[in-house]
Formats: sequence, structure tokens, C-alpha cells
Amino acid sequence: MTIKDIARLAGVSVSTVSRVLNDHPDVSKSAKEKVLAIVSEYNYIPNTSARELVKTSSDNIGVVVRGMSNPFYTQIITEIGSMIEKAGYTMVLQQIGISDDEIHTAATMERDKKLLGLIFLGGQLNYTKEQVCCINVPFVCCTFNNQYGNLDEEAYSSVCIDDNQAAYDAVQYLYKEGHRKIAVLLSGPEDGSVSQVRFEGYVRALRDFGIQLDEKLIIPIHSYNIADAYEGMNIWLKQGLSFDAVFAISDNMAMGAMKALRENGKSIPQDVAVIAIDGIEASEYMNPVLSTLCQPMAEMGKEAVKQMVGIIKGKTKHRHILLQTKLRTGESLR
Amino acid sequence: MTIKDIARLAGVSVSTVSRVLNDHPDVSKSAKEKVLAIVSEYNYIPNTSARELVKTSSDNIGVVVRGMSNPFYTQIITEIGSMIEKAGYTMVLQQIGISDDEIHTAATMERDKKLLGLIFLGGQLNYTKEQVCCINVPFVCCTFNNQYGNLDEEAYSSVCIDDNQAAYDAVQYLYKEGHRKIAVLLSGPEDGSVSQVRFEGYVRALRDFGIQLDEKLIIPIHSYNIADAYEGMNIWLKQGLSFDAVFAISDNMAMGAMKALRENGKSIPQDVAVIAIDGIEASEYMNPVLSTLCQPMAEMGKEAVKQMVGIIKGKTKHRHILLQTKLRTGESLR
DNA sequence: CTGAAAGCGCTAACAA
DNA sequence: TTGTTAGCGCTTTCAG
Repeated sequence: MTIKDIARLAGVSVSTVSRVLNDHPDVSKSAKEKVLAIVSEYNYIPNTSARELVKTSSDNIGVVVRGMSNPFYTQIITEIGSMIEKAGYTMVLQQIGISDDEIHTAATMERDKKLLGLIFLGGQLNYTKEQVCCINVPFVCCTFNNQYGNLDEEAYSSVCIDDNQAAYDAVQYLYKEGHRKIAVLLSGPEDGSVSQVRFEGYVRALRDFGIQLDEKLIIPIHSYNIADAYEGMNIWLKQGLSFDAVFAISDNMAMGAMKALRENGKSIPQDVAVIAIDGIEASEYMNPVLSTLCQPMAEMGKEAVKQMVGIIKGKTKHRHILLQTKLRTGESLR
Repeated sequence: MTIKDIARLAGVSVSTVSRVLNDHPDVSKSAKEKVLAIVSEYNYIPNTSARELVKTSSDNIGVVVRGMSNPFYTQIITEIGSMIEKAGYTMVLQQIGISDDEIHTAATMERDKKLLGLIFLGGQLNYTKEQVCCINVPFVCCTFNNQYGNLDEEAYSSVCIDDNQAAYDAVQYLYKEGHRKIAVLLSGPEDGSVSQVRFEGYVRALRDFGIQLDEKLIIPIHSYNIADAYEGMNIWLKQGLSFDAVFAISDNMAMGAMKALRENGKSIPQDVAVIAIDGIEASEYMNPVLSTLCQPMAEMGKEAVKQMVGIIKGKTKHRHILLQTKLRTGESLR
């Protein structure tokens, strides 16, 4: 069933069918009715590939999301989606697996969907010019930036929190409560991800507060998984090291760690205080409620689209915005 | 940058380029090298639309997933993906929003991607023949079936747990522990979703055990959200009704409810026992750990693909499989 | 208001 | 081993 079949069945030309399907004005009411009748009778659905192939432009903004179902991104995507729509554009969402290549995905989308621009949600902080040279539309990085890469600042936009400072603040909260033996739960430590930046904030805070960095208190998980964090913490606890607080670089990892702590007889926050960064919904339902520095998800999404649209319209240049985190007090802190 | 440009730049014809790009055998080594060099020099990426448009067949199996980031589906998708690959097919994944029309999405995909078959992950239990008539390839429903619809059994396959029985079992666990005032947390009660089936199992169990159904103990949430469950439970608790157990039709809802219970001074499981159905990862990290009837996610995915492939190859007919749940004991049960 | 026809970028006969 | 060419299904000038 193609547009030709519909045209034949309705007794009109393909162009008339096309006009009806695309809501063009210059179609007689009778022709329109005839076509629509046939279309619905035969459940005709136009072929997307053919449509996209023939179009020379679109109002599409691509969104490439790293991680199939990271709850942290869900809220941001919702916000991005509604902002894009409000601005009169169309969102084309592409979720990719943890090991897929987002640059290649983006480049493919750019050509296939005739994108006006791209928003990356999650990704590496170390893209190089050579890697992104195949992307020919403006892009904005949401929740991360290029601090370990070599992109020119004028070559892309970004919206994220100051991850280093957030980690610093988290450690400071612990410090103020009298904690001095602060373990850190991270993915890296040097994996070029946001984990690394946060770890650097942790190190900086310790130094500022006159605490000696203790290698033994660094717990690398090698993923952001809740289960891996649980496992990792469990194994680490077996060493019987002395510590009175845990800074997890993500809520998810904190959640895994909390279970391990509990099972090892450590009560939170009496024996061990826990703080993290992110502010995902699930961590609010923990018992005790996780204390964490929340990323302003809605604002991030909104800002990313604002930047994107400004650049598409030629009204603004690439910018790099740092948003404030906000402490959710929770119960895992004394 | 199109295939023509590459052909010109490499000094060969478009068909040669096409052959190289598609790994066809009859290409001289020198031609292949020339083409590949140009391709990588110019970062050429073939246009997907054009490719799909021209192909008359594919080895694609479509997977339509309802709900952007339902953690419950993530594991199943992973399994489905690897099983499809193992069987020599290609998975085309499409996630849709909670209010999108999966039938229409499926029909569109079927034509655009030349699908051999479709797997639905989550969806309504009440599709009618008229609704699905636009789908012309075999499909299997994963995690649900058509018990509220009018499809012929031979018209589709399904893999799911016996939701009615699972609910029955859950209530039975509570009953055996001596609970008689069992509240139920559901989305419906009559929303044509799996919530309804599970509610029916609850009702059946009460009847079998000689417990009078108490309308006041039915807590409708109108969604599967954790936050809505928390809210709903909170409001419901204000009524001060007497009850000693909660059966939540999903883990997510149980998680929301547990927080509300805690905040209202009810300790779990001493004051109120909680049981649910699903077995998502997050509920394992609750404190207390949620007791729940786990769906065999990996097995479900595996079985769905097995059915699909069998039908595509013409080796099997449509079947309807019920899988067993397994109790995760947890700590929310006495 | 309507139709004929060109062509989007690609693959796959078919011919050489 | 290679090139020529006919479409895939659609949109969009351009005529009428």
C-alpha cells in the first residue's frame, strides 16, 4: 500500500494525496474527503524513509541519551521534550547503550533526520576535535562539558552543575559534622567521566580542610550500577578499615552502599554518614532518606533547549552554563 | 556528501561504492581501499532512509516498549536484544511514551523497517481485532496478554506470568502470616491494565479465605508512579482505618507506600506487612527489603524471542505461555 | 484546484 | 570485476 495505490483508489493524483496527507491548503473539500476515506479504509501509513529522503530540511532537534534507562535523565528528557515543542521544533530522541558511540549516532541522525542541532544527554568529557568533526550542526552538552577534551569553547554549548564544587560541598557538609575519615565511592578514579571531576572535588576539599588523602578510603566501582556499588562496598567493608562517612559520587552508588553498610551492622547516620550527588527520585524513598546534592534537572533541560534554539536562530553564541545544586537534607546525615 | 560524491572522488561507480559499503564479495582490493580511504577521509555516512527505502526485506524484529524508562523492562530488553542477535536477526527498539499509541507505532515500524515480526513489551490487555488489523506481521506480547480483548488465540503469542494467580499467592502469604485486614494498592481498579488482573486475584483470594472484601481497603493510585503511590497512601492513611498488611500490585507502588507508612509511624513488618509483585532491582535496596513475587525477566525475554523466531521460520504456531513467579522473601513480611 | 514529472540517496539487477 | 540504470515511496516545483 503506497501513495500510488491510494491515489488510484481515490481517483486522484499522487500529488493530491500528498497534499491531503500534509495538510496543504489548496485541495478541494471533495478530494480531501475521498482521499481520507480511502486512507482510513486501508489503514494507509506513509513510509517514513521516503518522506525523510525527499525532504531537504526539517525542524528537528536531535537528543542523544546515553544509558537506556537512567532514571536521572528521564526528567530532563521530559523537560527537553516539552521545551522543544514549545519552541516550535520537533524532538527526535535516540537512546543508546552504554557502549555505543554517541558521536557516530549523532552524525547519522544529523544526516538522516536533517537535524538543526543536537543535544547530548550524558557522555564523555574528553571528546577531541577530531572526534566531533563529523558533526556539522551546533550541539549542546547537557549534564557534562568538555573539560578533559580539547574542543574550543566557541564550538559547543554546555549546561551542567559545577561537579568539582558539588563534590567539594558534599565533603564540606561531612566535615562540618565532624567527619574526618571520609571514604569515597566512585566509578573511576580516572575514567574521563563525571566521576573523575567529582573525585577531584573530593581531593581538593580534603586538602583545604587539612585532611590527609587516604588511598585506602577510595573505593572504585568501575560502573555506576547500584548492584556493583553494593558488591564493591561489601568487599571493601571486609577490610575492617576505620571510617565515619561515605561520599558517593552518585545517588545510585550511595543506594547500593547503604544496603551494604546496613548488612554490616553500620547504622546510618549514627555510625556512618552518607552523602551523594544527583537527587534522583528513588533515593528519596530510601530509609533513611539519602542526603544528596540535587542537580536542577528541569532547569538543565530548559537551559539546554534555550541555548540550542538561540544558536539555531542565530541570536546567541555558544555558552557554558554552570547551574547550582541544592542540598536535599535527607536522613543519612547527622 | 552522498554515495555519488564518494564514487566520483574515488574514481569508481556508485555500485562499487555500494558494494564496498555492504561488504559484497566481488570488489577488487584496490577499489575497496580507494573507496574506504575516501569514506573515512570525508566521514561519509550512508543515508539510512535511502537504504531502508530501497530494501524489500530485512532481518529486523521490532520491539515496542511502553514507558520511557521503566526499570522493569530494562532487563527484559537486554535479554531480548541478545537473543535476537543470537538468532541472527536485528533488533529495532522503539520506546514510546505512556500516552502514545503502540499499535500505530508498530504499524509504522512494520512498513518503514520491513519487520519480520513484533514484540510488545507492556501494553493494554484489551486490544480488539479492529485495532490490530493494521499489523500484518506476527507479534508476541511480552509481560501481558489479551484477556480483556477479543483477539483470536491463534492470532498472536504471549509470554507472561499468571498475574491473577500471583496476586492470589501474594495475598495467601499475608493470610498465612495471620493478616486479615489487607489493603490493596492498585492503579485501576478497572483500567484494563495488568493492575486489574492482579486486583481480581486479590479479590479471589479474599473470597477463598473467607475474608470480606472491604471497599475502604482499596487504594486506587491511577498510575504506577512511586510518588503517586506515596501521596495516595499518605492521604489514605489520614482516614485512620485499621489494617495490618498491604498488597501492592507493583514494586514501585510498594516503595512509595513504604515511605508513607514509615512517616506515619507504622513499622514494617511489625505493624504492617507489605508484599508486592514484580521484583525490580531497586526494591531490593529498600530498608526493609521488599518482599515480592519476582517475574522471571530474563526467561520472559528469552521465551518471547523464541516464540517470535519459531513463528517467523514457520516452525511453530502462536502459543500462550505462563511463567512462574518466585518469592523474594525480603524483610517486609513477618 | 489538480496532475505530471523530477529527483531525494541508495541497492540490485543487468550488461559489459 | 565494474558500470549503467531502474526504481524504492514520497514531496514539490511547474504547468495547466
